[in-house]
Amino acid sequence: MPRKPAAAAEPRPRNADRSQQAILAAARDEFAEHGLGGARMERIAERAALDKRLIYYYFENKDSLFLAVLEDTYLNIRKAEKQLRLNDLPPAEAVRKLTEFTWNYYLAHPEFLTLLNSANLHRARHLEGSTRARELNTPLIQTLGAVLERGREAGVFRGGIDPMQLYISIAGLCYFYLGNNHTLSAIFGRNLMSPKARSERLSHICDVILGYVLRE
Amino acid sequence: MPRKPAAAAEPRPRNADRSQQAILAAARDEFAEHGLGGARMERIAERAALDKRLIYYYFENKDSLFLAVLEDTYLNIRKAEKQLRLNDLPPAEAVRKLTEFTWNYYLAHPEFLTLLNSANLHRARHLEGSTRARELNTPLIQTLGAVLERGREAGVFRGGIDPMQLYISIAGLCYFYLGNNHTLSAIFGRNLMSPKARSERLSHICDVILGYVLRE
DNA sequence: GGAACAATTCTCCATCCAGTGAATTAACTC
DNA sequence: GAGTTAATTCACTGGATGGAGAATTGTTCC
Repeated sequence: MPRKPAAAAEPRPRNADRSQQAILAAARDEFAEHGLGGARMERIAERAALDKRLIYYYFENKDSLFLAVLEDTYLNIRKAEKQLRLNDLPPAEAVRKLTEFTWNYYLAHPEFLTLLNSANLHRARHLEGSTRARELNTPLIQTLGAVLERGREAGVFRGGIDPMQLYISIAGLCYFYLGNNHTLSAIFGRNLMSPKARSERLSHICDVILGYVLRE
Repeated sequence: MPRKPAAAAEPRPRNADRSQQAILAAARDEFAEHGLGGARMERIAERAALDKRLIYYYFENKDSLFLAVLEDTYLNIRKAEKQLRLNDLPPAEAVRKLTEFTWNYYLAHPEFLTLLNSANLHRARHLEGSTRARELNTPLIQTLGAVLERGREAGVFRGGIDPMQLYISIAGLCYFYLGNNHTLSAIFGRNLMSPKARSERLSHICDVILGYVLRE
């Protein structure tokens, strides 16, 4: 005779934090897969294995939930970037490391790319009120700026490089290839995601970026 | 007394071609503005000033309509690219011209960027059946390949450059900045679309690309 | 001027979907 | 262990939304 009352639906213990995190993760996946317009609140509930009503209990509505997902997404990538400790590396190695990190991060987190797209489709209106997004991102540019300055002083980097421009270029070179790989593969009739193709692309990107920053 | 029978709703003459084009243009705008999931068939009809039923008459359903829009979009950009006549220019000028063209085209046709995003969100499934998309795009890579070859022979370009990689890099450097400008502006707290910012970006991109292809 | 066909409009629907009111139950407090 | 609060579930709705049947009207061809 089982001591547990009934074989049916053992209720999980209540846990607000756990539920909120589950919703956030489920929403991230759903938004990444279908975009803001194509995402369905009901599917998010299913993914989280929670009642739909809970989403509205913790997050006001679809838009607020989307903003929460965006902020969480930025938080994660910047947290990872911080661990690179670029300031402890020689300048050229720091730039290469940031480039490789960006590539690998996008590769491991394709949801980052589609979420960024969705946010921009809606003209980043979700981020307008969020000072948090800006605060999260300035440290990165400052760190990169310091790296460039060190490189210039050491005579290995050219001068006058805007760290923001450089970062946007690094991100763009990775992002376009990885984020549009389906279209590009179809258009050019090549599989761009094979291991060989990916490693060729990464080395091309490093050539372009380092070729630019290094003094000739 | 007006000779025209009634002041009300003078019906436009029937014209299948005109209607199809109107639908296509309206759909392009709607998809670009709201994505595939967020687009509304009724709004497309309104934009085209035609009855919604006509959309289903000429295009089977939402997905087919989206494919038609995509193909039309590629057709347009490749048509414009052809007019560059890159083969008639010295190699370095040709690369610069292609870069500037790409930048200006994205700037003038923001819908191109969001449509590309939408297509990729759906893993380019709309393009899978379309051999047309591939046919449209190979000539460009061939032309660029010829330019690179000419440059190498003349001793001004480095060797071993994959024209597809280069094209993806040119497009990526433009695309990321322009397509994500809302997010980037919010994140970095700068207006990236001011005339000054835009011209700085273009010249940065040209520096990066030409710095890469030119032999040192 | 009328048949035949193509283009257009009108009307409708079954389903989906974001969001809500209210009841219920677990956890915590004293 | 009663009472309070917070977490969860259930049942529901009003308005949209993709799509289609069938009628209507303009155009073309003889």
